[in-house]
Amino acid sequence: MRKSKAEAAETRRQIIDIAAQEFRLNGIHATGVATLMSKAGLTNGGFYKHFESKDQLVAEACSTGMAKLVDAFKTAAVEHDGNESFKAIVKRYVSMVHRDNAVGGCPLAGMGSELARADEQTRAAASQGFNDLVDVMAAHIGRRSPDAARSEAVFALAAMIGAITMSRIITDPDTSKSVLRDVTQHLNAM
Amino acid sequence: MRKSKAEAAETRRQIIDIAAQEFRLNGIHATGVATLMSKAGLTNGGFYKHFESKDQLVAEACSTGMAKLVDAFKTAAVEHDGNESFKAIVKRYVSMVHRDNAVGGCPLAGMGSELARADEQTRAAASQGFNDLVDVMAAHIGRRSPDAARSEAVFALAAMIGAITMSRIITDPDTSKSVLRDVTQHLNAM
DNA sequence: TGTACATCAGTGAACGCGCGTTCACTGATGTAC
DNA sequence: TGTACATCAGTGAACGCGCGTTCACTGATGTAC
Repeated sequence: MRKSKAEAAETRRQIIDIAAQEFRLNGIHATGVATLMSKAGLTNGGFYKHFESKDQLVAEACSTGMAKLVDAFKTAAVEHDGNESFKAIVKRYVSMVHRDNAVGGCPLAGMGSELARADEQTRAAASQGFNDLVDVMAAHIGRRSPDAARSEAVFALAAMIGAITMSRIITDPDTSKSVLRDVTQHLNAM
Repeated sequence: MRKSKAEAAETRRQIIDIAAQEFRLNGIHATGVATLMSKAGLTNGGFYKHFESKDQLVAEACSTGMAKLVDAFKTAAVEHDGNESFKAIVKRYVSMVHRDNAVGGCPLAGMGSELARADEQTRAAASQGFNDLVDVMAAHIGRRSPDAARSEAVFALAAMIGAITMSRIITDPDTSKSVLRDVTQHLNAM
């Protein structure tokens, strides 16, 4: 039954990826270890050959989820020049596509209130990701001082996270859309 | 064992209040019906004499939690005149006191990502609350058109919700504080 | 290079536990006469 | 106003279920000689 080191490492990576998706879609609490393992084509018992606890997986899933989002921000920015790159990031994030696809979306928006109650390790991973996102955005904001750019990026990102969270909660489709529109407009006008 | 109608109504109100607190503090999923009832000085079985299901309680707790926040916004606004009333709302919401007291705080910040996965009834209650908050804020934003004021209020509230959520996640105390500071500054400068 | 053995990835049943919900019961409240 | 009875708020045990975690086991991989 034993698998090679390479296979085991791949399995581990796969569990983390599936977890990152399920946690964002259904929530951390609502996603069980057995479900996760079965989605990875394994049985529940093997989980603890890869992770010390579910909490550890949560931290790692949060970490890789954030890293992928940071990359997506960089990609969105690179595809456009100077002034437009900030708008490109906002457009991608504050979108109906993002709202309707929590699976591959932002962990901070998908599991925000659960992360606030998570352990130190997980919150540290989320914090790191938040800072990285802010850095990428600040680099694409034209301001006299780097401090002013960073402060503005923090403000913008908070609004973006709040916008996606609210747009997912709001029942009326028009109101949900208008939240995304309003936030996008004000961020673009900054 | 039967209690009078007045007593029963009071019990019901108490269960909702306790639920509203616990859901914001520990999350909806993590708060059990039995725990809730025991905090209300009752046993679990009696729960279904007051509510059809836990989901129904979640919706009602969300509704009353939002209603109280709307009142708090109005109070904060009334205590200050004209231009300052908007700033007063922001100051109260985007504060370390709010960050550290989820129990009595904003349901949208305290259970945001869980609300996004809640049933129609609960999300409708949250939506109603969000709209009410926006209305109060818009009334205290000096803008040519009501539409512009409303759009600005939506943007501001999204940023406020995102700010509190992130400040609760972030591990480093200074960074957490600076998120609140940055968002407050930019909102005041609007 | 070939053999003997230790390692350990993965299995699947089992652990105790808390979940949301149901149910037969109790006895004070509310109501009909 | 007083009596007889129906109502129903609250009790507490029990339901099936899924949770995170543990464990003895299997057998291919990795390693030491």
